[in-house]
Amino acid sequence: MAGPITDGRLLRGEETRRAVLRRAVGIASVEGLDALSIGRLATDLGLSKSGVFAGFGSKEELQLATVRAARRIFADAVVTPAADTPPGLARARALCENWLAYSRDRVFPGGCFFHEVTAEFDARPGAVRDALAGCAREWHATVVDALAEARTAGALRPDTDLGDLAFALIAVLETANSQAVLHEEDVPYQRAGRLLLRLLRAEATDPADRRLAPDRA
Amino acid sequence: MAGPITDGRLLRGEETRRAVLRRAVGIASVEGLDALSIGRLATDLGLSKSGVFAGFGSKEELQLATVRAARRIFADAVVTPAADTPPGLARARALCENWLAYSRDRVFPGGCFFHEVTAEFDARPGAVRDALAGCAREWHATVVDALAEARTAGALRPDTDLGDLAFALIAVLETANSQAVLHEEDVPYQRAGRLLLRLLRAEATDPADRRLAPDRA
DNA sequence: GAGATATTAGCACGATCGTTCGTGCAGTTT
DNA sequence: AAACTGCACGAACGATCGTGCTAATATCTC
Repeated sequence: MAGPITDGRLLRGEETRRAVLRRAVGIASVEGLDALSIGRLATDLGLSKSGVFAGFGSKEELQLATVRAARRIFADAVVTPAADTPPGLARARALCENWLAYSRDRVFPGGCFFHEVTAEFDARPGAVRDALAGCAREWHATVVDALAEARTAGALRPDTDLGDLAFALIAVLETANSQAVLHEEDVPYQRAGRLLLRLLRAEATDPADRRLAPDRA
Repeated sequence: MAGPITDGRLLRGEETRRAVLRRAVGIASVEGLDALSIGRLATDLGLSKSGVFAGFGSKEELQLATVRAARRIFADAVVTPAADTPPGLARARALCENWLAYSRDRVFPGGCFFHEVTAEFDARPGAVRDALAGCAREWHATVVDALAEARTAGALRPDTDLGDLAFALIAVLETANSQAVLHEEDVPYQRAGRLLLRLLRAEATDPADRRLAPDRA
């Protein structure tokens, strides 16, 4: 039955772990998972080094927990809100818009957490790389699923290559984040907004589809 | 006058610096510029730590020299060979094809050096970030210039937004590299090849332009 | 040849890294 | 109240980090 934990000791342990991870995702989004040092986290949070260490057991486990925490934050900011939008083309567009806002609003201080960290680990075998690859596949599948619903509903051309289209959309999003962070300017987000619509319109059965109209406040 | 250096002492110094940088760009493309440690480079190359250090004067100068070395390797692999192709649309396509080959052939063992390292430093102010931002602008301008020549020659529609088009092309290239390295598969490169042609064709005055034909051996 | 100059080696420094260990304290269970 | 559980602390470990010194070793100038 052990639903919610009531043991005060475990509760406090989880609370400090959450505090550590809140800080960890911020640091990692700016400087990477390697720059996550246990001593630094301890100092920043007013804890002891061994206290932080004990909560995770190893550096790699801390890194993996940080990835999981970031995954949840990403899902809450981008994927979950899109569920309010009806399935299909409109939801696909909502995913893209949410993603741009997620990057632009710096949900993570260094821009997209996964852009930073995946580039860091993509060529290094190990558990961290595997976890990040899983997140990437998951996000890719989320976009493909939304596009598939749109195609089934007849909003996208039947011969649309969903994998290619999702790839293109993600490419535009990721590059907007990268350039915006690097050059500290807003232009990349504007380019991305235009290009996303073009990509979707090019595959839409009705290019004037209301579900592709730019947001007008 | 002082054209080529003849002083044997300086020559030997530059030679070891080159050896260090050759190793450094490889390490950095896989693990990042932070993972570049002076002691590790010394051990790998059979040199003394202070010997390596003396060649650069500081860790940051080593990082900057590594970026400059990578920039030259990139230019030699991607930009310079494209000069053999006539200016305009064909050259723009050559730049993209060369870039894909540069990533696919692992000119740097970790894939695109700049993808790895820019993600690492894009949110950290400093000389390294500035140098990387310069490289990014340079590459972006190279693509825009090629597209501008194509438009001037009438191969692209007059109302083409060159900045947006260059952004889209670069987005496709960068994402192909990222996904191919992360998942260790070839599919992203195939997607990229198709998408690059689609993007260019959509803006071309003659979509059947010979200069946009896929390479057929 | 001698003397100047530039590269490399050897050694030591303070700092920080991840990790281990023993201890004390807060909360739970009996 | 006693016994037990789990978190956090402080101290210490070996290793490695970047960075200074000094001395030895090449190479050039004269």
